[in-house]
Amino acid sequence: MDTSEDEIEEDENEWKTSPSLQKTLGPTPAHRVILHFDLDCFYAQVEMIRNPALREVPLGIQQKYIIVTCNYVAREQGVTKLMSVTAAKEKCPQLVLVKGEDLTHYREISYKMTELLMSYCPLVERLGFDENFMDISSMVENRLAQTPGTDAVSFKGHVFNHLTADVDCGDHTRLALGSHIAAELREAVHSKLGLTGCAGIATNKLLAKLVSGTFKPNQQTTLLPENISDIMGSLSGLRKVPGVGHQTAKRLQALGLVSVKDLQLFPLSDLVKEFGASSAQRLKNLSLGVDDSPVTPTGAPQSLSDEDSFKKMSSTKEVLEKIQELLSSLVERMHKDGRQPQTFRLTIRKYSATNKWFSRESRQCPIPNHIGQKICSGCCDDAVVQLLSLALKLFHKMVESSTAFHLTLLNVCFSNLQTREAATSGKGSIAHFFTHSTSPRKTQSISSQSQVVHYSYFHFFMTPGAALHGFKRKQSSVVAEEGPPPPQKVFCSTASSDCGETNNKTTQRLPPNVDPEVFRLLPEDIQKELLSPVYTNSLVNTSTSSATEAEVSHTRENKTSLLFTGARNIEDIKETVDPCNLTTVKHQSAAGQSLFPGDNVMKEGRLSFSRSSDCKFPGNVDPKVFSELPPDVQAELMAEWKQQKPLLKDPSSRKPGRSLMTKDKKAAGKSSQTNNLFKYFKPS
DNA sequence: AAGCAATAG
DNA sequence: GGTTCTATTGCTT
Repeated sequence: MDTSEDEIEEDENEWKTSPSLQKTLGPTPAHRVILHFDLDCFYAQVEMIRNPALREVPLGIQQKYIIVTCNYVAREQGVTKLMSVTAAKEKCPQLVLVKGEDLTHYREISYKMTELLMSYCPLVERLGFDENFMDISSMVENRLAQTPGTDAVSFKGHVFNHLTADVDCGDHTRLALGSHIAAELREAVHSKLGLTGCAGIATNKLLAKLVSGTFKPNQQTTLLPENISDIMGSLSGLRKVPGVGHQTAKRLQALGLVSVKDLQLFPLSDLVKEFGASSAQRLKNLSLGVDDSPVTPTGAPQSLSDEDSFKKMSSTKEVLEKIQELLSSLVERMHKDGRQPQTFRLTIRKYSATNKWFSRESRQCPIPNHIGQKICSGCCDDAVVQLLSLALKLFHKMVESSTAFHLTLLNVCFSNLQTREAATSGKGSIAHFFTHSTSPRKTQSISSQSQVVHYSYFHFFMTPGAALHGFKRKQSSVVAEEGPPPPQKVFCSTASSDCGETNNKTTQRLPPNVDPEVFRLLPEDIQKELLSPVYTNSLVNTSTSSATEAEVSHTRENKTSLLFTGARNIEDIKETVDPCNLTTVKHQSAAGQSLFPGDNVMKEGRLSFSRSSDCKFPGNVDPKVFSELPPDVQAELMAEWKQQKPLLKDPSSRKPGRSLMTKDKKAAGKSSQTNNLFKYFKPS
């Protein structure tokens, strides 16, 4: 293994400790150094860690009837990715199979990997579960500034096409330093997570990705600028260019283009006719090894989904049971994440003779707040039941259940994930937030260093320490954290008979939002739960007041007042306190109002926090500028960052004269998100 | 905002 | 090119 003996720990936080630099760089050419990490047969590695005995044997990871990946022992015997199980068994009768449909462990370890990389440098972008890009330009600059002489720095690992023991024509110091960093990071990943993988070091993402695969497994390769055309030319076809998928390849082929060289030489103007200006230029650039796209920190996922495929499903009952199964695990995942999903999507795949297999169809809808809150607060079974009802409606938009149907896949998805400001111990910290007001979303490489940088301040309700140590943050708060079991549960189990219900007629007992069709098909225990008074009284449009409801509200009063002492404002209360009963929440809001007549101050404090939603980081931020910030600020920014989605900035929205309050309200609906990435790590 | 296509691992 | 189980981005309406 070609890793360095250096202890990377010594360089830990290197990206934070910026020397005096950069401002002096002026219009220097882009000195980006980009790493691409690619773990070796990731799923198989995870299974071999869980069961070391598997290292010795040919191992395949099976999903349905497909081997999705396999270890190198199996590869030596001819097993390949995406081979059918039968074919794989023929090739390799001793092949050991592990089921891999449940991605939970892979996902967790995948995020640990990303998190580990982020602890060295914040600019980490995930690509699938097993690959990460890093922009290590800042780290390299730091080392450069600390490097004594102008002596040539040697490379760690391979150098692509470095056939000649070349003279140093050109300055490769940065890439050489990059190769050292890559070696150290690979060693860190190996020692801390037990994972091996490849790294590619180059001047952009495209090249880093391409070069990382040139020596496998568990090796690294650096690409020098003078070898760019070599590596592009070495690709066996256009399809090998990242960004050129099947469809694009077909369209290119229709133009007579099959090799990378063909595309390099093809007139841009002709390409524009087929693809439009922007795609054409992008494709052309890719063929030349040009890629200005920034490493955009990925952060926490923007959607969570669960799906299952099968040979045939043709009854509504089966469909509902499957959806329920999928929802159960999805809701649980969502609950652990802590954010509240705002939209729900159901997708199906219909079998049809004409369109033999593919084609997915989906329908989505907003998630009513009370359901979202149940997810967050842990009333997961309740949430599942109500989501099931939503799902059935969506299903009927796609399938006429009166006529025959044949489904081969179901998928449920939560998106538009919103954080709630967890007023954890009331310790808000302030993140210094800055954006380039002038920067569109162009390149970060050539970007003129003279751009004006605006700094603004945001309240940030997160304890950086907790986040940085990988603790799972409970966004839903005080009640969930230190209270007794969720009230809904309590009531479900205790108040199973009547609590002074007025509408207890057996035919009328179903809660308003539960579709009778759904109900009929539900498991018995769920049905029973649904029939408990809490449900029949508390679901959505309850205009009727009931004893149960009053009781619920009442028992919550004490907690409510406790909460007020720690909560920042009414909105927080609404969100953190009781999730299970809408009317209860209303009570509390009202109470809050009276308790905090002067909560405008509070609101303003929170306002600035929510404003973070229109600050995007990655594209706009010069890593060098970033590296000059104080470490603690950087840490908070990173955390915030991870949650941000690029929003186009409306310059007028920055006008000082504008009401912060209205903005807050807008932004609050949007995506003021706090860090969740760390949730994917088990508390250590 | 909804739905889909394309791309990716 | 699809098979699996995800996830993201961008186009179109």
